[in-house]
Formats: sequence, C-alpha cells, structure tokens
Amino acid sequence: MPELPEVETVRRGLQPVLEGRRLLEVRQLRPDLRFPLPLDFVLRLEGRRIERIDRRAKYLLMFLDSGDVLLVHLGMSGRMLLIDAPDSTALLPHDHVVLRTEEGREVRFNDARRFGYMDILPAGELETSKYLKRLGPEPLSNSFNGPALAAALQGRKSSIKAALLDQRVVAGLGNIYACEALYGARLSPRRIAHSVRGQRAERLAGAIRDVLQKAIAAGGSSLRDYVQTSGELGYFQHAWAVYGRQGETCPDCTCGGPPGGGISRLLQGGRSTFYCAHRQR
DNA sequence: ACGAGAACCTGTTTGC
DNA sequence: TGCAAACAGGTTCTCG
Repeated sequence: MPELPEVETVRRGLQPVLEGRRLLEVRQLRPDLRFPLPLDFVLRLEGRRIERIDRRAKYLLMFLDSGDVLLVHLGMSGRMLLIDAPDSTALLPHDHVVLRTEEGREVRFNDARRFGYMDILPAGELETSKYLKRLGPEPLSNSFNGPALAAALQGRKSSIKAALLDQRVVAGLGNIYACEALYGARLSPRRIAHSVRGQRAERLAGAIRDVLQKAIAAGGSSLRDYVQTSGELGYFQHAWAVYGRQGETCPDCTCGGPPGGGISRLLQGGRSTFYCAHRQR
C-alpha cells in the first residue's frame, strides 16, 4: 500500500512517538524480513535515542544518537502499529519487530507479505548505499520539474506508465499515483516514454507534484485521527480519480460513460493501469 | 543495453 | 456455498 504519500504520513505519525525518544527494548521476532536482518540488529538499537525521522522516496530513515540510521521500507503490506498499552496487547500475526520506548509505548513493524525490510547502516554511508544511490529526484523537491523529467525519459522506449514506476526516473511513485498523475496530465499510460517532453513533461511533472501533495494533505488533515482503531498508521480514504474505478464515468468527461469515455483497466507489465481513453492521449 | 516477465510471500476478492 | 484462480499499494533478478 505505501507509496510516497503514505510513507510520509507514517513518518509524521511516528514523529511524536519516536523522535527524541530512547528505545528501551527492541524485539526481533524472526531472523529475516525480505532480507536477513543484521546479526547485531537488536544490539545496535537498544538504548539508542532516535534523534530524527526523515523520508527519502519510500524509505523511512531513523537517525540514532550512535551515528547509525535505521532504514525501513514497508514493501507492499508493511505497517507501523502504535500500541499504547503493550502489556495488555498480545502480539499480532505478522508482528516482526517491536520498538518499545522509555514512555512504555510500542511501535510494531507488521508485514504479512514480508516484502518490506529494515537495515542499519552508518549515516555517512546512507547516500551511497544500495538503497538510495540509484534513486531519482524527490518529486516534491526543487530539482524536480519538466525539463528534469524530460531528460530522465529521453531515449526510453517503454510506456510512460512503466517509466514512472522506475524509481530512477522519479522516486516515490507507485502504481496508484502513477495512474493518477497520468490522468491529471491527460497523458495516455500507453504513450512511449520519450515522447513526453516539453509542454507534456511540464504538465506531467506538475500533475505528479499535485497528486502527491494532495494525498499528503489528505493524510495530514486527518492527523488527529491518525491512529485508527486498529492502531495502524497511514491508512486514509483517498479520493482517487481513476484508480480502482474501472467502469465508472470519468469525473472530467462530459461525454458520458463508455464507449469512448469512462474509466477502463489495462494490464501493463503485469500491473493494472486505470485510465480514461477519452481524456488521456 | 533495454524491456518484459517471473519471483519473492500471504491475505483477500472474484469467478465458475 | 465452496474452491481455485486472480489479484494486491514494491523491488530485483533473469531471460530474450
């Protein structure tokens, strides 16, 4: 589930619970997530204070007072569960790592599919690490704009949809927001990537920023209700324009439903793409 | 070198 | 209703 806006929302929810707090106890419930955890995983976390929580693309970065960074990727189904009363809350299925703070609260990394992972590395090695070194620009940073996007797409013969999922082109988009951004920019997901340049690239870069900012704002506005009844962080009711809306009328088409208008589903590289063939060219 | 597809793993939804 | 197949928000590897 987590693309950039969801990870950012999780980051903001974790800040008041973890930032500036000391980890009194860390429990590792299995030796591996997607990858094996470091052998000294617990040792390097217990007793450390979390000074700052950052985000890069879909990665959460927890900077420790030891100079290490705890890097977290939520994969497809990873969640951070907030447990206020740990002693009366049994471990749930797929709770893999438990962080207990000095305040007696817990943050649990829960991940059924186990595509998520964690690692610990020295802060100085973060940028050149295998995780971050190939990432493209942050879409909400100043370095991301139409010309930068066009340059990254130059020579690419895949579909624009596939290119947007490549984290080297722009970091943080996943299947949902790639669909939504293409809808916002009125570009067909089947369009060949390198044909998106000039004005089209401006439109797409703008749509990407727009869609991400709105999704983050939707999370942020419900920050008060941040902890769901399940204690889960980062789930929100998103008002997606096209994603998951196959068969519905396009919100922007006045031509009525199919044929011609209406939202259809397409399979690209094994992933579902939702789009309006009438609006997107 | 590049792009499509498979693989990783488990839970939920869909279709016969 | 029951069961099997399809599908799920990510990333990386292999193959052609």
